[in-house]
Formats: sequence, structure tokens, C-alpha cells
Amino acid sequence: MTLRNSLVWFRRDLRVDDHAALHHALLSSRHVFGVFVFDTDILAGLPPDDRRVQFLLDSVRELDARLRSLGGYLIVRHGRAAQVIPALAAELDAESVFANRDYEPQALARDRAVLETLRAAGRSLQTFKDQVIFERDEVLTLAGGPYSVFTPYKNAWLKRLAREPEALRPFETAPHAAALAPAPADHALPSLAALGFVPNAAPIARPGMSGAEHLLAQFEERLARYDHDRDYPALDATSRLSVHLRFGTLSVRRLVAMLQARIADGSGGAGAPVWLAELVWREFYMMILARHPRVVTQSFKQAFDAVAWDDGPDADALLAAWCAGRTGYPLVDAAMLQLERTGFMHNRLRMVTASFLTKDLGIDWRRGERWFALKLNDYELASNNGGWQWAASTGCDAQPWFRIFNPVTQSKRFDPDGDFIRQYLPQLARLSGAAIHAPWLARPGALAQAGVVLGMDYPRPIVDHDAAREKTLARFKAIRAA
DNA sequence: AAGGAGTTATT
DNA sequence: ATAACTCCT
Repeated sequence: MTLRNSLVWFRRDLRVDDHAALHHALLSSRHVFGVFVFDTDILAGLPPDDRRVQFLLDSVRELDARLRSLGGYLIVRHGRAAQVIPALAAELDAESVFANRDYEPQALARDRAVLETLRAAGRSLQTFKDQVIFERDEVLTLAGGPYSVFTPYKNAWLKRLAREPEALRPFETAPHAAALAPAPADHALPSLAALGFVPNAAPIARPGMSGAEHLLAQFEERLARYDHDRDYPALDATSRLSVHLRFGTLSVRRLVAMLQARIADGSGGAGAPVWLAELVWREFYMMILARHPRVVTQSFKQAFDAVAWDDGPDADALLAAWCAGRTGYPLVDAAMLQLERTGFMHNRLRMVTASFLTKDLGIDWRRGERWFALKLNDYELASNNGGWQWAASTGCDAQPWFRIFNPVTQSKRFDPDGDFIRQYLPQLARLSGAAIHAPWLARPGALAQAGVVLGMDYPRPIVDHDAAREKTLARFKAIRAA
């Protein structure tokens, strides 16, 4: 015990179990307080019914309840974290603030500001690795630099994990819970309304640690088939855990440990290593963002900053149609409607819609990325940016620019019977599996029989894919010539 | 320095 | 079958 009072600052790690900062605070302090701040700097830009705020509040409530069951509680504040945290540390006379590291540029700036203020008052901020298995400098090429291609990165990541199994050891908290400071008699949490938000009509299902547990248990049953089934949006075979990794209601160490065990005993089938690779992608893009923060606004490969994306009123209208799910390409539109109505989009469809915006509509990837940032429940700067730059062919390890997704081919291949399309475009539901991928090519009789009037019930395609493809090839060739 | 390889493609 | 480019070992 070296400290009297300490404060654990929860941010995107809304859980009790396997929590690095909480673990270290409990082991080193006599009295441990916890706090979550609804940061007005972040909330200011969000619509009043943003699903993520509700998810956060629900998860915060569960975190408080779990801490109380262990003898502690969670302080919840609403304000600018950079001011609230130092003020609260002073109020509690906490010598040190403990937090898990966050690697996004804005979070790093915030934490630097908090650190300075705390330091000026003779307090400290201690941060820990928790969000990832390996941080930006822990997986390097033989030359000692960062990777820019995924597969060699993944191989090095796996090698390091094999060498360092303790990277997965859980940070125990419950056994040390005696240090938690008990709740005062008047302890209460704010309501959604008090934060300035209203409920969303279609909230995110299953928030909090218990929600994560439930989804994980369900996914574990599907894991062995993940490698195959994940490509079919209608099967809903993906984990749906991304929002929980985003807000830390689940520990990534635990997921990787589970995968290792199931790879070792064979029960993970072909799915487990493939899903593990997805978790490595997450860290790959976090490493890329941490190493190259300019990718937030610029192409990873600087030559591609010269790409002349379309803009002006026509491009604006195309962008609006894409956002609204009115492009006339059913798979693209169904995907965009899934995003709008649920805040989720299947990963294959993220690729299809991103390719469509950049390669078929010729619109700057940053504009699509901004839309996803606004809408995605699981929005994460590093992954979203990496995915968009991959689709736009401007990123590290990007899709080669001459490989352009054909939205109809993708539709036939990955939604062969049109089941996913039908979920979101009921006006096309009576079209056959063959016609639903490209209604404008259907025989007039087939459309009439299905009760579809193109241009009325459903739009005609806003671009011709073959022509758009040629334009995109020329757009990219132009920067080589320059 | 040369060879192998690259998440998710296309016709 | 392709083979437009680049990275990593």
C-alpha cells in the first residue's frame, strides 16, 4: 500500500473483471474510488437520440451496480473531463488517478491536459495497457519499424503472443475489492434526460457486461463456422461484439484466451483462427493510427492525396442518395438502411458500400467515413479509417486500386437468395432470387408480377457500374501520370 | 536482391 | 487465368 486514496477513471473500459487500471489501483491504494465522465466535449456533436449514449448510460448503470455489489460504487459526472477529473481528484484527495490507455489522438490530447493539471496539484496520472494485447511499439519488423502490411504484422503478432503468454493473464479485481470506497447514502446516477438525450426508438440490444456475456455465449456456438458464414449478411453469423470492444464491456484478453483454448482443443474449427485475425486487424489499425495520426485526414499513401474525387452539387446528390439507401443497387441500399435503422452494418457490407461510394460514385472516402462515424454504434476511429482507406485504395495494405467491387456480383455471391435485401427492402420482396440483385435488368413481366414499378417503388440505378468503373480506373491512372 | 505474397476481385 | 503494384524477409 503506497497510496491513501486513488481514483479509477473509467472511459472505454466499462467493466469490473480483468481491468488493468482497477486492478493496479486496488493493489496500491487503501481507498479506491471510480468515476465515469459523460464528456460534454464528445457529447456536444451527437444527435439527441444517439444510440451510443444510451448504451453508455446503461453500461455505466451496470458498472455501478457491480461495483456496489463488491462494496464500492461509481461516481458519474457530466462535464469536460479535462476539468472534472482534476477537480474530483482534489475533492477526494486522491493522490493518483488510474486509467487504461486510449490511443486516439483526441484522447491522448485530453489525457495530456489532465496529466498536466493533476501534476500541478501534486497528483499523478497512471495509465495502463488494457485495450489491446500489443501496443504500437510491441510488434515491429525485423528492421525495428512498424508494419504496413497486415499479414506480416499478424504473423509477428502471433509469434509474440506465443512467446509471451502472460500477455493474456487477467487483471484480477474482485479478490482485492476490499479497497473499494463505499457509496455515500445519497448516491444516484443521472438520467438520460439529465444528460440532454432522449431514448432511441431502436436502441442497441444488450448493453453492459451482461449483454457482452450473452452475445459471447451465443457467438461461441457459431464460432467454428465463422470462417464460412461470416460472409453472408443474411446469416447474422458475426459476433456482434464490436460495440462491446469499443466500450470495453468485455476484455479483449479474455476473447483471445478463449480463442487460443479452442484452437488448441480443436473445438474452434476453421472459424477460430479467422476470428482471431479480426481481433489482430483491430490492433493493426490502432497501431497504424498511433504511428501515423495524419491518416485521420490524409491518405496513408500520400500519392493518393492527388486523387481528384468528384464534388459539387451532383456529387452531393449522389452522396445523399447513398446515405439514404436510394442508389438503386439493392444490396447497397439494404446495407445503408441497416445502418440507419440499427446502427450496425455487417462487415462485408461495409466493404461493399465503401467501395460503392468511392469507386462507383467517385466520392472522397472521408465523406463516407464521416457518415459511418455518425451512425455506427461500434464506431472506432482506427478501424473505420483503416477500412475506408482500404476500400478507397489509399491506405496501407489497401485493396489494389484496379480491383473494383462489382455491387451486383457481390450481391449474387453473398446474398444469393436475396434474403438480406428483403429484410430492408420489402418493396422488392416478391422479386425472385435472380432478379432482386439488379431489378433494372429484370424482365418487365417479372417486375409487374412482383408489384415493382422502377422509379416509383424503388429507384433506378443512380450510376452505371461499368461506366463508373472505367472512370475510376482513369481517375487513379491520372495520378500516376502526374 | 530476388522471390514470395497479398482479407476480402473480376471476367 | 489474371499479373495494373508494393512490402517484407
